[in-house]
Amino acid sequence: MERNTKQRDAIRQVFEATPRPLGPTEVLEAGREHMGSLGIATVYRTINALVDSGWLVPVELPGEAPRYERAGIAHHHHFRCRSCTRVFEIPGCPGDLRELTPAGFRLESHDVTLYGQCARCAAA
Amino acid sequence: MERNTKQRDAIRQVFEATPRPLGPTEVLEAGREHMGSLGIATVYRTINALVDSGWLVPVELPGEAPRYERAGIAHHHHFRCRSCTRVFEIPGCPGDLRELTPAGFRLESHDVTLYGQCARCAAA
DNA sequence: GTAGGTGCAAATTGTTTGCAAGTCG
DNA sequence: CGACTTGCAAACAATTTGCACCTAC
Repeated sequence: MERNTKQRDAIRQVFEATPRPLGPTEVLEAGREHMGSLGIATVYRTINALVDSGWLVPVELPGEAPRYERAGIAHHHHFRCRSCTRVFEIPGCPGDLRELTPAGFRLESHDVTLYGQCARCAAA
Repeated sequence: MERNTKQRDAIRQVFEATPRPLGPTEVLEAGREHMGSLGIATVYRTINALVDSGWLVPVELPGEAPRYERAGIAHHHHFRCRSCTRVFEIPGCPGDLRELTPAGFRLESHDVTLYGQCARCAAA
């Protein structure tokens, strides 16, 4: 990530303009609106570099392809609506998960994903 | 799943003998100890058939290929070792995750995944 | 000018499918 | 026997990498 190219500008713009996590293909399509020619390999390489540099963080949900969003959000988890498939961020965290850890195991981090109906789908 | 072949017996034996979720490659390697020749395509076909029949359930961890375990075990979660990449079952559950659920949302189920070092890798 | 970056295509990895040969019932 | 299964290899899909050309600095 030493040079500032128009491809990278376009990719960063896409993430700055979109309020939800994006997958590589979505970035490719949105990026091509900013600049005509953009290769999928460049998107993958740039995303990986932006993750390494800490500008992006991966958002991985069970059974789904990874998506990426801008870094800087506080520790949080996700709620996935089974009806509309949208994913929401939830601020809380169960916290004391050490008690679940088997003896001799060392706990480093955790993921929590809730499933159900979002407010809009539950009301409908 | 109409016939009872030795390949299928071997694959079922692997799941019955192993107390943690297994991926297709792990099943292939363990199955070859029960019977010499076993093809990866057969493993995939048999796993998919066993899932359809309800004998196996998929265990999907964020950002990873699916693993499978026998259906019918009690509610539990998973611990993934960052060193050896094996996944273990952990009996506990944080319990009242309703407090994390945003207002108006209806919580139906949840996944919890812990990450760290398993006992063997932590000791090494 | 030159090292880093891009884009294409080939290579990798993981999973599914077509088909001839093998096997269960 | 005859249909279901297997195993190989080819087909796919997603992602990474090799390499010649290009471009920011």
